[in-house]
Amino acid sequence: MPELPEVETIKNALLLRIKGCTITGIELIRDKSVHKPTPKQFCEQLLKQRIEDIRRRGKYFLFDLSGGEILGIHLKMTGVLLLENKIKLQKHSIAIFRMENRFSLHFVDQRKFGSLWLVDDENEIVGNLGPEPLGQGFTTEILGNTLRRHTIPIKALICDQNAIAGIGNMYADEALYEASIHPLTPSNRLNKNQVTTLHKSIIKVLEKGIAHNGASIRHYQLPDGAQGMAHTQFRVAHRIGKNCPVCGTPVNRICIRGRGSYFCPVCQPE
DNA sequence: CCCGGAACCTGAAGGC
DNA sequence: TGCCTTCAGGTTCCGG
Repeated sequence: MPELPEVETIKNALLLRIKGCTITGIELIRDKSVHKPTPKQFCEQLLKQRIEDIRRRGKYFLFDLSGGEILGIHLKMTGVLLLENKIKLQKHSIAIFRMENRFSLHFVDQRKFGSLWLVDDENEIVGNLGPEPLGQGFTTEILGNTLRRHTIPIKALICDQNAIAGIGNMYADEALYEASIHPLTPSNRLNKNQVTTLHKSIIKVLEKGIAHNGASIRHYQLPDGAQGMAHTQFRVAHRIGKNCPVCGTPVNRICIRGRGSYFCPVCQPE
């Protein structure tokens, strides 16, 4: 379940190893994972292109290619990007991109939800995403304006990629805990102080996640196979029954829009 | 507008 | 041991 901090961490690791490299070979193992264009065109058009830059937008990777096109990758829940010296096909390999240097970029995805695109205009992939929470465009005012327009639970709203890009289940729970806001609170019922606090909390938990190289709750790993450490810093996410670090109350879990939501019933009152 | 559920998938975990 | 069910949760789509 890679979210913004995990994608950012992976992106930075990839930049160090394969920025400026030319793609010398592509093995597409699972055609269905390519959303655009056709699998054949995808492989043909990718070949011999140089990776000029790798960017992150929300939870998407955007590879800027020398031909002007953009390779998009989304890991969904179980996708992994590995940099390997030796190509070894795995049970859930999706694609392998061979680089001119000693590395190959190996896309593995146990549940096969992950996606690939090759497009001329990145808006075909990320055009509807909301602002980057760690960018200039994410202000308290913008957040407040978004919240005011909706009555849905705040937890659901901050997980909505079209409202804010990059936040998923884990960091949403952490941000709401940090801001002492109950996850079921209707978005338009947050007062001004709460909006200000939530804005700060979102930035804080995401930056903390990046500082600890992302959270390896389940499948997440860095391109060299290493684990992230951000989950060791979690205060409520995936900590059901454990004590709230502030008041000691056992962490509760409820289902909101089909997702497990962890919170402290005392520190985050309804 | 808001919600629930299905679909896309697999493996881990729990019940019996 | 083993079969069955449930759950995990990013995104999109569809129906009420």
